[in-house]
Amino acid sequence: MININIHQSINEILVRLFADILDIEEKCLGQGEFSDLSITEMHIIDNIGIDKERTMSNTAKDLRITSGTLTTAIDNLIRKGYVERRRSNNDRRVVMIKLTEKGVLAYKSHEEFHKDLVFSALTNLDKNEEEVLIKVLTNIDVFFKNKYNFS
Amino acid sequence: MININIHQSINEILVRLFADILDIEEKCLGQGEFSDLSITEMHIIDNIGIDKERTMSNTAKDLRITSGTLTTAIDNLIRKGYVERRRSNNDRRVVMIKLTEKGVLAYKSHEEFHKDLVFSALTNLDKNEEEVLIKVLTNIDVFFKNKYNFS
DNA sequence: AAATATAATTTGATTATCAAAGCATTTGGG
DNA sequence: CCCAAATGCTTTGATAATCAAATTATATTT
Repeated sequence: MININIHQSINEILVRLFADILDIEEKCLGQGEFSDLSITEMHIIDNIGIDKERTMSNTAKDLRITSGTLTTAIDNLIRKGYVERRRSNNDRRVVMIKLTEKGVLAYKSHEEFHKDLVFSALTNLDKNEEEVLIKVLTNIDVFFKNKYNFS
Repeated sequence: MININIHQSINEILVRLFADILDIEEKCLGQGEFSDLSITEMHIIDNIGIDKERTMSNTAKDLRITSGTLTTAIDNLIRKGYVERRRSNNDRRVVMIKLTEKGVLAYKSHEEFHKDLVFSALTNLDKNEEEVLIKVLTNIDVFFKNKYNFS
C-alpha cells in the first residue's frame, strides 16, 4: 500500500519536474541575449560543441533527427550567425559545420545555465541526499540501457 | 572539487535521461496498440485521467498549453475515439471532456510504462532512501518554482 | 565505365503550437 | 432588468519542427 503511494508520488513529482525544467529553459532563453534561439536550436548548438568541426550526418545522428531536418535547422542558424558551413575537401559530398564566435558565446551561456540549474537544485542537499539522488539517476539510466537496448 | 564533479555528472546524466525518456516513450508508443497516438496526445490522455470529467480550460492550464491548442488536440482524440466531449449543463460555455473506454485503456497502458520506469528507479533503495528521494525531488521542484518565478 | 552507395538538400506533408479574433453564455453594476 | 464586461471555448492564420521520399552531387565497387 504505502509502496504504491510512494511510487505514485515519485512518478507525479518526476513528471512535474520534467515539465518544469523544459519551461524554465524556455523562459530563460527567451529573456537573455540569444533570445532569437529556440530551445531546439540551442540544443543543436550544444551538440555541435566548441572547437570542432562536425559533419551534418554525425550531428543529425547524435541529435536523433533526420538530416533533412538538420539541414533546415542549420540554414536558420547560419542566417542568424551562429554556425558556419563548408564542404569537406577530402570528400566533396560531406558538409562540415562549426560554431561561429557568436555560436560559441551562445554555447557557453547555455552551459552556464545548465550548471546553474543543477547547482541550485543540489545546493540545499546534504551528502546523504545527494548520494540517493545519484543512485536513482544511475538506476534509471542503467534500466533504459538494458531494457530498451539503447545505442 | 569533488562537488563540482558530482554536479557535472548529475548534469550529464540528466541531459541524457531527458533525451532518452522522450525517445523511449515514443518508441514504446509507436509499436504497441495505440500506435495512432503521439506522445503529446498520450500526455493529454494522462492528464485528463480516469473516472472524471474535466473542463477544457483546467486541462489546458494543467498542460500549460493554450485552450486553442487543446481544442484541436481534443478534436483529433475524439476522431480517434479516445475522448468524449459535452457541454456543461450548469454553464453552457463550459465544455467537459472525459476518456472513452478506449481512452481508459490507453491511459492504463501508459501508466504501465511510468510504473516500470519508477520501479526501476527505486531498485536498490531502502525505505529510508525512498523517503529522502521524495523530499529531495519535492524540494527541487519547489526551489525551481521560486527561483524561476513560476505561475 | 557503369552500377551502386553515400551525403546532403529539397520538396511536400503533418503535428504542435501560439496570438488574436470571434461566438456564445454568464455575471455584475446601474 | 438590461447592457457592458468577463469568461470559456473555438476558429483562424501563422510559424517551427519534424519526417519520408525524391533529387543532386560525389565516391566506391565491380
